[in-house]
Amino acid sequence: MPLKNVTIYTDGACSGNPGPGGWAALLMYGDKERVITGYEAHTTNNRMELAAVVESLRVLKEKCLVAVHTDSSYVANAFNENWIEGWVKRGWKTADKKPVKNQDLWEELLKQMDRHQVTFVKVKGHSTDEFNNRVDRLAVEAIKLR
Amino acid sequence: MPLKNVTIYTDGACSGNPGPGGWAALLMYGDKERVITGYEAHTTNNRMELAAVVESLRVLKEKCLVAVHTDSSYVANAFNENWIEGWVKRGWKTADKKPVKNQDLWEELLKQMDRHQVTFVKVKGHSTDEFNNRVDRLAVEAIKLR
RNA sequence: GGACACCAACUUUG
DNA sequence: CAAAGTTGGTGTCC
Repeated sequence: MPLKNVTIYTDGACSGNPGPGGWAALLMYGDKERVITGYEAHTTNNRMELAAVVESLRVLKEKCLVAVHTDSSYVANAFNENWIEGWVKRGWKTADKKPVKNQDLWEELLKQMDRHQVTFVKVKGHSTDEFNNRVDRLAVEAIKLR
Repeated sequence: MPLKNVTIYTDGACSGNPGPGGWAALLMYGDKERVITGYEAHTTNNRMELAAVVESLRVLKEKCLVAVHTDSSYVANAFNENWIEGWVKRGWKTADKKPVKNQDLWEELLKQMDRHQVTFVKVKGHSTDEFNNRVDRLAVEAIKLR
């Protein structure tokens, strides 16, 4: 039996950066849609972008074939440009030997990616992408609701 | 003999942005008032805000002590937040290294400010400020007259 | 030096 | 309701 094919759009927002932040993920499988969101009182834009991906993968109960769509090159390049390989090889140090930020989230993300077969798709922000615009609004909402 | 103390209110309008634009300036010296206005067929809101200031200073024949009132933080911050110092230092590049827009008008403004002693006062737009409301109406009129 | 986000502020409009 | 004209900053990496 083939893996379920899941499409995910994620986005993070952060009012002030750093400041109160929110994230949102839209999960699509067949004609089913599911939305999850989250909030944090003091965080950064990049942590929220990351958290959206981590939490969306954590939600999937069985192993899936996942296409994660994000407008964050911070997140997408980590895998598509293989940044993360270098980080792990150097013991979570950047190219200029400084500690990689948000290591906790990156490690949790790696754990989730072990459970699934994940591809990252970089999309342009604030553009004509309907789904990206939706999660963008949802992420901003997630802050305002508090 | 002390410098003449001139109070100036400026405003710009732009129908469409970009689009046809107008600007107006109200110059006050003692109990004398003078109004100048201008029109451009294709311009931006910020160019009109800038042009209003440039032209109002150009009108003054002798060196004056001038208080320019504008509702544009684009204009006011350039001097009150010292943006312009950074631009000149960086060779007319913005903080993220992109070319400063409207360099022609900024340079002409600097030239005029050399001739006078100018202070910028930021006022709130579309508010209770009688003089700001007047130049606002005059700037919009300057477009409609064409 | 490059890239992508996340914001902050003020206007100008539609 | 949404978008353009403009600037300043931080979060992160190569």
